[in-house]
Amino acid sequence: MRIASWNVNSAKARQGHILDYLKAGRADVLLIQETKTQDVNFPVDLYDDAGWNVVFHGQKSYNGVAIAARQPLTDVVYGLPGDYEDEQARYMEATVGGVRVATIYLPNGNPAPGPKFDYKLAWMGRLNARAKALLQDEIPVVLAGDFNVIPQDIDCYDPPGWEGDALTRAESRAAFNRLSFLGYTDALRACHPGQVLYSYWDYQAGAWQKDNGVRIDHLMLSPEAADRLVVAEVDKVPRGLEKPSDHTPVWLELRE
DNA sequence: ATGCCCCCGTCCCGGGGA
Repeated sequence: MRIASWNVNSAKARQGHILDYLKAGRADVLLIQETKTQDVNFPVDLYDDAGWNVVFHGQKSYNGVAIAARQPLTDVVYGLPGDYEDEQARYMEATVGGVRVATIYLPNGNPAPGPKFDYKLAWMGRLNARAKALLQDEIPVVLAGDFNVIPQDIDCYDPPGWEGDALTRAESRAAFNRLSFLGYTDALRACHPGQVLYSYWDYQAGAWQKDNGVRIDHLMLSPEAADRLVVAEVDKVPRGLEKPSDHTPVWLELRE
C-alpha cells in the first residue's frame, strides 16, 4: 500500500494536478492538507470521476484537510480531539486497508513568541496525546502531513536565516521529537539518513530554482507500520509543474 | 529590514501563509 501526503495549497486551484496524481497511480491513499474550502464547495466530483473515495473537513478560506483512497474509508474522525473550542480544520483520521491514517495541517506558529506560537505548542500537545492513544490498538498508524516543523538543521537550506522562526525553535523541535520518544518513526529520515531532503520551496525569490527548500512534510509511523516500511520518498515532480503548490508530495510504501 | 509569490473572498485590496 502506497500512502502519500501533499499540502496542495487549495483543493480547487490544484484540481488538475490532484487528478493527474491520482490517475498516475503513484498512491493508493492520499492525505491532503490546505484545501482552503468549505465542505459544501469541496470538489467531490473530481474524486468520483477518478474512482476514488474521499472524506474532507474544511472551513472557509483557510486550513482544511482531506483523505482520498481507492479502498473504503471507515471510522472517520473529524478534528483533533482535546479542545472543543478549536474551530480550525487541521486534522482528520480514517481507517483504510487496516491502516489508521491521519492527515495533519499543524499550525505555523509565527510570529514567535506570541499567541499563534502558543496555539501551535498547545496543538502539538494534543497531537502527542492523540498519537499516544493510537498506539494502544497496536495496528499500523501513519500520521502524515504538513507539520510546520523543520526537525534538524539538515532539513533547512539556511539554518542561520531561520533561527528564531516558529518552524525551527527548540520548543517546536522538542514537541516534534516527542513523537519519536513515543515510538513513531520519521519514515523519510529513517530511509535516507544524513541526506538532504526538502518538501517545501517558497514561491518567492526563486526558491525552487535555487533549491532553497525545507523539510516540513513528514510521515510518522507507529512500530506496527514501521515494521512494514519498504520505502519512503519525496516526489519532486509536482513542484515543477505550472501553477504548482509550494509543497510537493511525500510518500511511502507498506508491505502487505 | 522588507518584499519577492500565491490563494481566498464577493474582491482590484488585505489577511495569511512558511
